Amino acid sequence: MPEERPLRADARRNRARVLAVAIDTFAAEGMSVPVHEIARRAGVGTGTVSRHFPTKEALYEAIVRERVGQIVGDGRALLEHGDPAEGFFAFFRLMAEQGAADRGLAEGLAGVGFDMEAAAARGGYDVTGVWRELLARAQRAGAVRGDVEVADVKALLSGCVARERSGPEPAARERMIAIVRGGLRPAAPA
Amino acid sequence: MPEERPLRADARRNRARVLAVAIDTFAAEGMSVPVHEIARRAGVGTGTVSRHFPTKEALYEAIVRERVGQIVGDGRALLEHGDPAEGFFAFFRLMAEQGAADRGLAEGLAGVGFDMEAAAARGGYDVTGVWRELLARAQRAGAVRGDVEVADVKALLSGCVARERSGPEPAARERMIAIVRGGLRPAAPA
DNA sequence: GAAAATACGGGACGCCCATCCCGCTTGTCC
DNA sequence: GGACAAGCGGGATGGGCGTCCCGTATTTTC
Repeated sequence: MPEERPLRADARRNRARVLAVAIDTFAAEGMSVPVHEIARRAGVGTGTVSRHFPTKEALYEAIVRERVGQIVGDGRALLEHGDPAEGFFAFFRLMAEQGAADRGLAEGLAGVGFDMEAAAARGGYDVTGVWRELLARAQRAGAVRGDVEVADVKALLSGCVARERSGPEPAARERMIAIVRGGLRPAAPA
Repeated sequence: MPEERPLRADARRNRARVLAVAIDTFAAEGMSVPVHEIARRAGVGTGTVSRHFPTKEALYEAIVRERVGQIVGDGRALLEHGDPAEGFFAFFRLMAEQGAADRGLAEGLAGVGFDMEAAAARGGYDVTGVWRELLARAQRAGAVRGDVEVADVKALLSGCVARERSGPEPAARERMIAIVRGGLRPAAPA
């Protein structure tokens, strides 16, 4: 393992600025913003961006680490929630909120552009794993239909996020979550 | 209105061939397939494609007319279905099936790439209108929550379609539809 | 069957974008 | 404060794609 020398002070500053600008920009306008534009807004040359992040995907991955790491942490914490159903749906709501506020994340959730899941995995964050545990726990508690799979939950989530593509609508979000919640409830025995 | 002379026989053949190839290709591989590739597979030059369809969007629009026109027709027919709820959910299932079988359509439903809705409208097909009537009818019959909007239904549909992004899974599709159906049911009075 | 109209093929063009490179500047260390 | 490494800017490069053009081929018309 090659030991890394510390970055020069200006390099560290620039790297941080680029990352911050990229987070804001991708959140506001999605992943299709050109790298040149990120550089321009950060007030650096394109070379500076690509030295710190050799490819656009590397930049995306750095963001995912920063952004999804937090979310996954929150999800793990919700595994300790007293009520398994509340924990599960709190995570669902959390993701829906984040997706509504962050267009880049919404695209990742919808599977457009880069593969968020894979980038998160490379960063050591297992989003699917959190979902699996949260879901299994809610199912064990009888709060969610037993035949539901993680992929189903993700698809429903992407539907909720899609609802707010053209702008945040908290009321619609709550309605969507309520619909999903109702649909996921185990069928009442006849 | 400039009166149109009939196309030359070979031109008519080529146009039809391009359209057929485009339908198949976009269905199998999505809208990001280059126009050159469509031309190659149809065995014509790129010029031939762009003469019949001046832009890629025009090609897309011609497909939408062919494809969505049929769907909208089916939807209108379902407005006559004896059971409003059955009509509504039959249309939902129909769209989900089509989306699972046609990647281009799935992208249109998800709002990726071209604007299907707008292309359909230019062609005289009002997809949203059909949804609105089907939904209103189901709501009047008390089969669907009264607070649900057409945009909600479309988002839920895009979620169902997203579930099968990586390949058709009829069982998952039925489960997704069941979840949506359950979630859309009016809350039972306490 | 010849002239005129129409359509064809596919290369050329222009645009956009990610990535790479190199002459110059700035920070670091002695 | 001077020398050297590290970093910077932004133009150059390369590839992909949609669209346009024009010399050639085919069909239509008389």
